[in-house]
Amino acid sequence: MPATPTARWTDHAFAALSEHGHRAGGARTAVVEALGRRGGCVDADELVGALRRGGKRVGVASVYRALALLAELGVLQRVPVAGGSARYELVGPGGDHHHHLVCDDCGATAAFEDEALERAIGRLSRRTAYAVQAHDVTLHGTCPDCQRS
Amino acid sequence: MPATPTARWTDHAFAALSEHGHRAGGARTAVVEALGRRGGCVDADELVGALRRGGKRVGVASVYRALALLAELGVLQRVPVAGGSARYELVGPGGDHHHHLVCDDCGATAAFEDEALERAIGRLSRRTAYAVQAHDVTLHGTCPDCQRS
DNA sequence: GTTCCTGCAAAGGTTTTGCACCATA
DNA sequence: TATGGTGCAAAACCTTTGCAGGAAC
Repeated sequence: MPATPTARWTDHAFAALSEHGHRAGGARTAVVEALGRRGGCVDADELVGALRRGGKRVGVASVYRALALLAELGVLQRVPVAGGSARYELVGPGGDHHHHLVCDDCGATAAFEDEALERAIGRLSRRTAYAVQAHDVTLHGTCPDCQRS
Repeated sequence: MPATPTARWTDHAFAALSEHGHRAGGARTAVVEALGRRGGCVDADELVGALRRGGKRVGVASVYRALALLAELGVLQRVPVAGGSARYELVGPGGDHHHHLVCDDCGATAAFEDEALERAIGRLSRRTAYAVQAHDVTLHGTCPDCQRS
C-alpha cells in the first residue's frame, strides 16, 4: 500500500525546487507533474514519450536535466538497472522508505517495506567502518505473471 | 576477510567454461586470468586497459563477450552502477555470498556478509508473490579515508 | 577440417554538452 | 531586465553487432 499520495509529492518537489532558488520553467514543471501523475519507476525515455503524447514540446536534454536536478535535491532517486536506461523513483516528504522486487523475465518492479530487514541493516551499519547514510535492497526473481507462463 | 583465494576462482571459471563446451581462446583466457589476479569489482574498460598494458592485443568486443559469458555461467556477477560503466565481480565455487558498502565520495567498495540480514531477506522472500531467486544489498556512505578529510 | 573465438570497425542506444533563444522572477 | 531554463543538434559515452581471418579441439 502506497503511503504517500502522489499529489503530495508534486508539492514537495516544487517546494524543494523553489527553496533552492530554482525557477519553474515549462519543461521542469511538466516533468514534475508527469512524475506525480505516474508514480515512481519511470525511465527518461518513457517520460519524454508521455510528455510529448500529452502535447508538450519538451527536449530530451531538459528532461535529463530536470531528473538530475530532482535527484540532487533528494526528491527523486536514481535506480541503476542492468543493461537498460536508468529509472527514477519518487522520494516522499517523509523520506519514504522502501525497496524493490524486480522480475528478471519482464522487468516489472514492485515495492515493499520490511521492519526486520531495516533493523538488520541498522545494526549492521553501526558495526562497519563506513559512515552509512543510505542503503538499497533489490530482490530478483520472477513475477506472478511470468510464473504462469 | 576474503574467504576465497582468487587462484581458486580462476580454476573454477575455466572449469565452468569447459564444462559447457566453450573453448579457451586467447582473449577469454586473458580475461579470466586478469580477473583472478585483480579480484572482483572491475569494469570492462579497466580490464581492457590492464590487459593491453600487460601486452595483450585484445579487442574491446572480446572482453565484453567474455564478461557476458562468464556472467551467464554464474562465475561472475554484473553489478549495475549509477552513472558509469557496469562492474563485474567474482562469484566463487561455493556460491560465495556477500554484499557491498560503497563510498559515495570516492567510489571505494568493501564487501561484507551478515547472517541476520540474510535471514530477514529469506523470510521476506517467502512472503512475496514473486519467486525470489537472488538479492543484492548495497550500503551507501563514507569510507574511513574520506571521513578523515 | 570444422567449429568457434577473435580483433577490427561500424552501429546502436543512452546520456551529456554547446549554444542561441525565450521565459521566469 | 538579468538570470537561468529551454529546445535542438551534435558529441560523448558504453555496449553490441557484422564480418573476415585465425585458432582450438
